[in-house]
Amino acid sequence: MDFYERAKMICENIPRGRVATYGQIALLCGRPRNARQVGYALNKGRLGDVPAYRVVSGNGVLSGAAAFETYDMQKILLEAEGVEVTRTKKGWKTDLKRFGWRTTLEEAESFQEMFQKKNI
DNA sequence: TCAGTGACCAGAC
DNA sequence: CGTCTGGCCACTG
Repeated sequence: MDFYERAKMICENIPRGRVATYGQIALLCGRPRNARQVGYALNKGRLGDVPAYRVVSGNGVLSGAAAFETYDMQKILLEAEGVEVTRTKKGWKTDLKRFGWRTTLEEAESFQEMFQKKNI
């Protein structure tokens, strides 16, 4: 099971109404330094059909907005789930304190187990 | 083989 | 809040 298949599973498990960060996904994959690869994968559609709009950068910015059909598509999809999105100089932004996906240690371990079972 | 390129990130101010 | 810096690493031509 490689990095991208792991990332795909993580993405599929981001709860509705919450957002995850690239670094967080990389961490849950067991590769804390591969945040850039998560962004790369989403941009290239390498993870298939996953809720990519629930993934934002470490500071809460919707850094992938430009990759959607329209620039405000990601914002609209998130707001439809109850996630508040504000406008800043950098672009759209969410408050991770309130809408970030908090992963517990148990959850993280459970992912590792799942990966273990499915393969490496 | 190798330099260029990102939907990145944490730390320092 | 904001900007800058150095580090990161798979992928690509």
